[in-house]
Order: sequence, then C-alpha cells, then structure tokens
Amino acid sequence: MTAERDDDRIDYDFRRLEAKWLPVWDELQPFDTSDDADERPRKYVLDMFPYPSGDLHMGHAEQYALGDAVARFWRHRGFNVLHPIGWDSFGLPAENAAIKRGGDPATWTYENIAQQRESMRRYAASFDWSRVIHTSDPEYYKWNQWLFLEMYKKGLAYRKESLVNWDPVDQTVLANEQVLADGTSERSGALVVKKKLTQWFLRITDYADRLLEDLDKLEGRWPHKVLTMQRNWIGRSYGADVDFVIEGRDEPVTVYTTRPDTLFGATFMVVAPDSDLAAELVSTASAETQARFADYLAQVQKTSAIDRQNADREKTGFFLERYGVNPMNGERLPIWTSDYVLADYGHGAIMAVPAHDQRDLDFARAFDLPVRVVIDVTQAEEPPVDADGRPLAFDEVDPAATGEATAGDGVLINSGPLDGKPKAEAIAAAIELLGERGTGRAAKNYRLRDWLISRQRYWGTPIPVMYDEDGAEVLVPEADLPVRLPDGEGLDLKPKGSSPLGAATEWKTTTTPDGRPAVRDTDTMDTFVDSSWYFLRFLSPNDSTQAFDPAAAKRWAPVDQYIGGIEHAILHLLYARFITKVLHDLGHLEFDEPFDALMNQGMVVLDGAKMSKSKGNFVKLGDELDQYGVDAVRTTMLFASPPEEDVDWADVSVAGSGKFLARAWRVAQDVAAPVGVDFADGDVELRRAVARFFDEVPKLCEGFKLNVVVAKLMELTNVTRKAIDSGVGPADPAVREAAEAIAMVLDLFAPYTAEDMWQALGHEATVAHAVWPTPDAALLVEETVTAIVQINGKVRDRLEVPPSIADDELEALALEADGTKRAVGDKQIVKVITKAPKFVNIVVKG
RNA sequence: GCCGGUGUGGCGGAAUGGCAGACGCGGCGCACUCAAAAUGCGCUGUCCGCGAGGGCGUGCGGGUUCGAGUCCCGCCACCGGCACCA
Repeated sequence: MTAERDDDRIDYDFRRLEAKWLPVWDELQPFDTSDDADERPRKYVLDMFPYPSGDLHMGHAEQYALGDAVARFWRHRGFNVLHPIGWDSFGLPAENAAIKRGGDPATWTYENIAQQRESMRRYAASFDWSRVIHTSDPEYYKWNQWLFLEMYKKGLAYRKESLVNWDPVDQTVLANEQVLADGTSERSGALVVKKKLTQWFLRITDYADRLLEDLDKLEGRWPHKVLTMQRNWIGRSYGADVDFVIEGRDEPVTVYTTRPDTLFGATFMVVAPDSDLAAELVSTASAETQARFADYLAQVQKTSAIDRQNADREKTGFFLERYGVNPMNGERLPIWTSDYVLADYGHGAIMAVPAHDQRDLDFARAFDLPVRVVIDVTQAEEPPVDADGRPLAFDEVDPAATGEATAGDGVLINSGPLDGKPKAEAIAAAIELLGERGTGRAAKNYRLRDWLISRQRYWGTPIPVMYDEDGAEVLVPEADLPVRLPDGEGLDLKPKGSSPLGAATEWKTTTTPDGRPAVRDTDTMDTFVDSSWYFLRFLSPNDSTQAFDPAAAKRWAPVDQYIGGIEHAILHLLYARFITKVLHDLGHLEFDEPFDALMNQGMVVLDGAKMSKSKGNFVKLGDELDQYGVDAVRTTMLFASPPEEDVDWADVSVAGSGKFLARAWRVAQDVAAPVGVDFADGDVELRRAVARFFDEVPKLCEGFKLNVVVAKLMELTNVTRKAIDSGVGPADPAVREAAEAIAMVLDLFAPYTAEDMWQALGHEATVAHAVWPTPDAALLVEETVTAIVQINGKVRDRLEVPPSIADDELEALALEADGTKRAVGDKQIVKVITKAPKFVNIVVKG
C-alpha cells in the first residue's frame, strides 16, 4: 500500500466492520427458514448444541466456525439451509454453581445462555434465531416426559433393583456410558462405586442388534473411529448358553460361553460373588465358608472399578462346596466363586476351561485346579512357532506348563464326538449336540447394558411417575404434562444421596388419576435424554401439541450434516440413534437413523496439551476476538489444519489471517470496473483462474478441506493483486469477477469482511445469499499445458504443449528436448510411455 | 491382548499412481521511511557445486509398476477406543 492511499482511504478495520454489519444482519435475519413454500432443495446442518457453562470458549469457536462454514457453503450452492441453535440447559454444573453461590440453577443457566447467545451473534454464526430451544424450558422437557410415557407403555422404560454406578462426588447414579475406562466419572472425575438401588432404565439392549448393524449404513459418512467405538461399546459376541445341572438344586444354572467347543475341557465353574446365585449356593455350605463368603462379598463391593478391571491382579476366590454337572460328559465340576466373573454379564456364572482361557488358567494355577487340553493348536492351519519360525511341539504349548492358555485355532482332542474337528466346526457341532440333548442353544451377548436414566439431582426433567400407597407405579396422564420442577429457590440442593426433590413435600405429594394419595418420583432424568431427540424439536420449536411436527420432520429430517466433538462418540450419539429408532418404531418417524453424516472437529489445544484454566495454558476467546476480530479468529481456526485435526493455538498466526483478510478487502476497494460489467471482456488468464477456483472450491468444501479452500482464496487474492498492480489494471472486468469470487467464498470464513467487500463492489447485502456461479467450461480448458519429461522416472525437462496434442507428437517433442538429450546421452532408449498431454517417461539402459 | 487411526521442511499443512513440500507461519534479504510500524517485493527441504547442474529426500525394510507420499506385505513409533465381558 502506498502512502497516498493511506491519506485518502479508510483502511481495513475489523472493529468498524463488526459494528457496521451486525445491526444490518439483525434487521435482515438472513438465515430464517420459516417459509415452508421455499422451493430450493433443503439441507439440515446441525451443530451439537452447547451446554451453557459460562461464556463461549475456544472449543466452541472451532466448532461453530466449522458448522457455520458448512451451513454457509450449502446456501451458496442454492440450498435452503436449516441451521438452528439451542441450549442443552439442564445439568449438574448449574446446580453445583447454585449450591456454591446460592440462588437458583435456573437463574445461573439463563444468564449464561444470554451471554452465549450474544457471543454467537457477534461470532456471526448463521443461525435461524427463530427456532431457539432450551431443554430446561417446561415446553421442552414436557416432551421428554411424553417420550418416557410412550416408552413405558411399550415396555421400554422399566424400574429394577440392580448394582449401579454411584458417583460419590456428584452424589448421583450414572449410566455405564458415563463411567470412563479407568472407573472414574466422566463428569466429576470421582472414582465410581457400585451401589444396589432401584432405578429407571431404558431398554437400549433390545435395540443392540439394530444399533450395531445399522452402523454399516453410516460407513463412509460417519468417521470410521466413531463407528469402531460404537461397535466396541455394543460388544456383541456369539456363543452358546449351556445348562449345567447343579447337585441339590432343582433348576439348572445356565452359563454363557463363546467357546462351546471346549466344553470337554471344563474343569470347574465360577459364579460372581455379588450375584444372587452365589448367595443361594453358599447357603448350604459350612458355617466357615459362609462367613468367608460374607467377608469376600464385602471386600468385592468395596473394590473400585479401577482395581477390579486390572487383569494383572492376583486371582482370589474359594470353593462354594457345591457341584455342577457337565452336560456334555456328565463330569462333576466344583463350583467356585471369584470376582473375575461379573454378575451383570451373561448369567453371572461361567464354565471354566483353563487350558484355553487365560483368566481361567490363572485361576486354576492359583488354586491348583486341573487343566485339560482339548484343542491341539499345533495342528492349526497356522501353528504357533518360536522366534526362529520353527513350529512348536505339542508339549511346548501345554498351558499347564507354560502358563499360557491356547485360545487360538486348532483341532479338537479329548472331546468325544468333537475329536478331529477344527475349532469353527467344533463350535457348530457342540451347539448342535447341546440342542439335541436340550441342554443348550446358540446365544449372543452384549457388552451394552440398559440405559440407567434416574438421577438423584434437581436440575433435570422430573420422571412422570407417581407411587400409590402400595408403592405401585402410576403414570402421570399425558394431559397433566408437564410435571414442572418446583422452584429451586429455597430448596436444599446439596447432594446428600437422595434427590433434592424429596424435600419438596408439597410438590411431591399428589394424587393418582383416580383420586388416591400418591407421591411423585423424586429423581430427574439423565440430561442425555434431553439431547437424544432435540434435533427434532428444532423442526417445530413452538408446537404445543406435539414433540415435533411429522410433516416438518418429513421436510427436513434426518440431519444431513451433524457437527460436533468426538467426546460424544458413544454417549450422545448412541442414545440419539436409539431414541430415533424407538420413535420410528412408535410410528412417529419414517427414518431410523438421526444423522446422515457426521463430522467431528478436533480440539483447540495449546502447546500440545488440552487447555485448562488450572494449568494456566488457557487462551480466552474473548481476548482473541477483541485483539484480532471475529473474522480472523474464524479464518485461523479453519485454515490451521483439516477440521478433524486438533489446532494448536501456539502454532497458528491469527495476525497472519488478519493480514490476509485486509489484503482481500483492499482488492475489493481497488476494483474500478463498474458493477454489472460483462466479464467476458475481461483478461482471459485471470478469468481462467476464477473459473478454476469455482471448479475446485465446491469439491473441497464437500470434502471438508476448508484449510485448502482458504489457501485457494489466498492464491486468488494474490493473483488479483498482481493483476491490479502490475497486470491488466484495476478497471479490467476480470478483476471485478475475481474480487466478487473472493467475497462470495470468503463469506464461509469471514462474513464481516466478505459483506463489506460485497458492498464495496456495489451489491446489496447480503453476500450470504449470493449463489456461486458455475464456471464456464471453456475457461477450464487450458491453452497450453506443461508436459513433464521424465527419464527413468526423474523429471528432466518440461514442454509447453497444446492440450490436444497427440501421444506420438508429444513423444517426438520429448525425444528432442534439451533435458532429454542431456540425460540420455549415449544410453539406449528401451521404452517410452506417453500420456498426452501431461507427461512422457523415457526408460533408458546403460 | 483385541480393534482403529496417524507418521511429509524449523512449524501448521498441500499433493485423482505422474513436477513432493501448494498456501501460510517463522526466518533471511530488499523497497518505502530520518527511524520504526504498517505495506509491498524476493529467497527459504537438504547435501555437493562459483555456476550450469547434480545427489539425497514423505517413520523403517521389502514388493508391484515405466513411475509410489499415494497400492501390497512385514516392522517401528505415537495417539485413540475396548479389555478379567467368559
């Protein structure tokens, strides 16, 4: 920029642009989607809605920059884009804040929402502000209650007593999905303990097969990682249920095994100490054993998940003085108890085959129980070998000697009718044999457990159930919904192991529909219930007669593009898939997967580590916005890397993005060709660059390569600058064409800058509505292309040739090229591969 | 242990089996300036060479191919998920 220009022009100033355009957009409401008659094709682009814990932070800035670029992209492609926003506003932080500072969770929540909403407005997120929802509004959570009643009536919501996860810090139960692999709560970080309680569950396990199998439909459209995580989480396994007659017990005990082929190798049985079965079996044992059992059970219940999951732990347990009978060979098997068997998986009891299961082997070796090999792994198709590749002999892989169970493939031995069969065949044969005898059958099992939704906290959806004087469950009639939360002010919200609602005596006391006295359920629902269907509420956010309008659902749903963090890979996404299938089965929806495509954006980190206020490596979004402006922050977020990768704020230059935006903006200021000029009269080279740009950019956007789109914008800005300063000059129509192209695409990243450029170029707001042109095919064909000439695969020369050149012409030119002559010398040409017009490879010898 | 992903300059990252390192950051140099900032221009993988030019180079080792960052096989490292789930 020259000195004169400084004198007579206003320079790029993001503060001025933000102040100038926000009120205009407020007035225009450019992203309103209320016109049902709009005939453009539709897209539903949804960003995972935020939890209102304080103001927006850098993570939000990344997520909403990405979601907004995607939404804006489809609008520029001529789509009617639904891009709504709301708040996931029930939950513990509000309640904990209220306890800490006094006051009401509602006040804290709605103040934060107001702040976040204002920040999103400033951030220029292209939301349809007419569809805002808050899950903590009675108008919203009424439909959680409706959903619960619907599910109850179908037997999908039920109450049972079981061992559940208890968070001693938040003083509430948690779903399995909310407990991390290390046994801590994903929310509070506390070590979760097991507690026996009666709680409400949703029968997600009924949907396990569909939740698993329908993941195949999402292949290629959801991140592979998320699909894998969900498959792991559901954890389906195939095997058999086998009935073992128990001496002194009428009913046989069923065990689940994935290896019915190894039944002849079973040498004992094990039951989970915390199962009802263990308590029953031990009741006939000696007084000494019973006492020992009581101690052991107490010990086990104290053991944290973190310890219990440690497979290296010493095996513990003891003999229950009972015997089962192997249905395959009639053998008597001692029954032991040990905490390596889990009460809530399979049937809480196993048959132990120490030779072929490492856990059983560890136990057998610890307590001197017999080990019987029934699979000869040395006869497998790929038998085990030592370090030098020599096949191992049978006695070298003997589990009893090596301590290593042989779980792999092999051929059955010591197994009567199964002898000689390979593993897979033997499994099928064993199941058939069991079937014939009526002592077993094929079965499958899941890691997935039913979804525990009761929470002993205040700030959530009341469960619409009451209990009469006999304690029987009575549903709140649909007409009486919502069951509103009592005012939180004045209620003691401190966690004390039972719901604060229990203290709301007046609220709690009610009557059944037929007039009998009753008390309400005082627990509230897991907030993941709220978020499992919120994407449907956006379609008819103010409908007071139904959860969502089926006609609107038909019009917009399912979500075409969902965008959010990987932290919800299992929790929210699994629940939303489940509830969608339930709503489908109840006849409310035509589709049964909620999110057609999913994109997980990466995190914003600092110096390679997750940002954390307590560790001091923290960047405040507000500071960045104040210093560099919204556009520069948004552009930086998306230019830094492909959106699914993490962005390290230490590696980026927000100032650099700002420099680029100023450069682009100045190009628009310098355009001298009048608005409406015929671009066909413009400089052909620059026009070709614009055509290529509009050819490439949509493909890049669809592939989420937004960082490359920013790079293309920078390239086009650079060549346009050159055309103005040292080329065809500012009055050339192609310069205008290029500047308009930059404005229209820059809108994805920097809406303020793009809007101001658009205006400077003589157009009316808003650039967000400008549909990108289809490039002229003639301009995409180059006049000349650079053909590369390789000798033995190494580039030795380049030739400018017409794109229509024939193979033999190009080959002739290549053989005469200087670089060819130099590199070939007196060597012999063996072969020439020519792919006109791009390249020639000459293979030489000698 | 099982499953999945990722490895490219000083850094972030580009690259339908066909010019590796686009674009940017950082660095160096230059112009403008009394000076600085801002702005603009140029150079910037590495080694050899004054240069022309050449050697090497996408985690490691093989393979397919006229040609491999890209495809195949085997490793290594890091990241993530699952894991006493029978």
